Amino acid sequence: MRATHDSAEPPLHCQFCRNRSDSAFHNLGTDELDTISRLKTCVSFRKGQVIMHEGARPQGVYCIHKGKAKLYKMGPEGKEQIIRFATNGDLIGYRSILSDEPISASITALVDTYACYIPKSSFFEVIEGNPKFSLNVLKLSCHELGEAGKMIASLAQKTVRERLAEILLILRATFGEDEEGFLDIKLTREEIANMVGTATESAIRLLSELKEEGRISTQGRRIKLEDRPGLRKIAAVFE
Amino acid sequence: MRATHDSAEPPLHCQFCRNRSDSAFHNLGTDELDTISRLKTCVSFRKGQVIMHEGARPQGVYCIHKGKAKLYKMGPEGKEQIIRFATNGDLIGYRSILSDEPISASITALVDTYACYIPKSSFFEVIEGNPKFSLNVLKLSCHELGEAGKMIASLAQKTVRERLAEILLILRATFGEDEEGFLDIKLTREEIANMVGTATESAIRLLSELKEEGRISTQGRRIKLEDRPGLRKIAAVFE
DNA sequence: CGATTAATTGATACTTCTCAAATCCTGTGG
DNA sequence: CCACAGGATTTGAGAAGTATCAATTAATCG
Repeated sequence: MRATHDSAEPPLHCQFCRNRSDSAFHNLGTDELDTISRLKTCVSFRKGQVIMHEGARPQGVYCIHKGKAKLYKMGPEGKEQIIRFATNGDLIGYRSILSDEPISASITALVDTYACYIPKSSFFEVIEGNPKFSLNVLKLSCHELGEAGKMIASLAQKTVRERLAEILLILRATFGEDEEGFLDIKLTREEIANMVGTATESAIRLLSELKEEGRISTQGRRIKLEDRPGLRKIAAVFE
Repeated sequence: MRATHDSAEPPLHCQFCRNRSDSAFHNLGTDELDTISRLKTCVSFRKGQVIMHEGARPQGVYCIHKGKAKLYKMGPEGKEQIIRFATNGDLIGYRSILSDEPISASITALVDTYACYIPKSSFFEVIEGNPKFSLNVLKLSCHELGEAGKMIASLAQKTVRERLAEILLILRATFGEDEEGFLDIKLTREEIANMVGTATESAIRLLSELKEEGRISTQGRRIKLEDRPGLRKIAAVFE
């Protein structure tokens, strides 16, 4: 079956991947990219499909070529807590493999997603044989550790309203906007609530509040940030 | 000035450090340890002294030889959010250096603390020249990333009571118990609240509740876990 | 286009925070 | 070593913020 959008599928060789410059592979040499290109395989996931399952032992990592996914942990009554999102160029599954622990968060595709799969053994081979790549991944995980710290402080100290504003800004930074200025990601109200860490109804009420204040506008699941400075002010209680 | 407790001060050579086996330096060769030993210097911090300051650019990392410290972010009205603790053998400051970002959390000594300081340049030298060490640090940061994820889910989904029980168990896992069975760490109620992410009064109230239920007992700032299975049951709503 | 799921709103209950006041304890200096 | 000042702990009362439950309307997807 032929893909509808050619650009959705990754090239055979990583060297020609358009995500390379913002990925962990950005400063590798041709020979190193050769190795990875030979080892990787391409996979695709339908919207809603689970890419990795919390508690499992992954056999490799994915580098997202084109798509969007959520990483989340399951709570007591099946309530998801979204930890972060991943999109083009992002590496997922590496945490579990490197720390040799079960997967700490399930990953589900939010839209049809194309990715490159690098088997565990190959990933280690490249990590161990290539200090530069290893350092890239190290930087990446240290950066994410910082983001996680911010999220911890937010959850502990900010109100739901403040966190909601923050999340909206994070969504924009992560996924950008479409031609019409809407956030380029469609989430259900429940998913927004699961990222903010609140009840769906609370998220809805506060979204309505922000709408009334003219800081955002919505059109079904599409959200447009109308007053980013205002949102930033609400969100940036500290930091 | 001569130290009161000789064992508090690290040895001149890392090879003889008693923390080595549980640190990121655990599987390094003699020559590699030589390098680090030559580059490191010993420092000490009094109880309450700030080791690193949020927002600053660290010039090196510390490996704690003997002591206890808290890592925390400052909230709006000066409320601290404790992200994690560090003790013997733990590496601190590495996240900021590796991700090339300002320090994300201040670090303050909870007791008199002795540490080895490794300047940034030396740290990079060892990281870059030694894949094994690099991988150790990578594993470390991936492990901490997993812990941070757990904390995010806890903060978002558990009640204060559940989180308090969880924190008590974490404190025990991190610092252990003294001869009398008390947690081997003395924190103010405020610090406990700052870890749980709640108001000091709430933490106090819930500690009293746990006391009445016979799950813990206290003696000033000393806390003894009397019923760990019970605490685990309260804490482990999910996971 | 119809069935199902999601979003919205209202009412109410519960959790947690804040403020205040009364001990208690800790660390310090004499 | 002891007394004391000042901070820490504790408890109560009331306010605020969120969650839950229920019912209605809107949107989405086959």
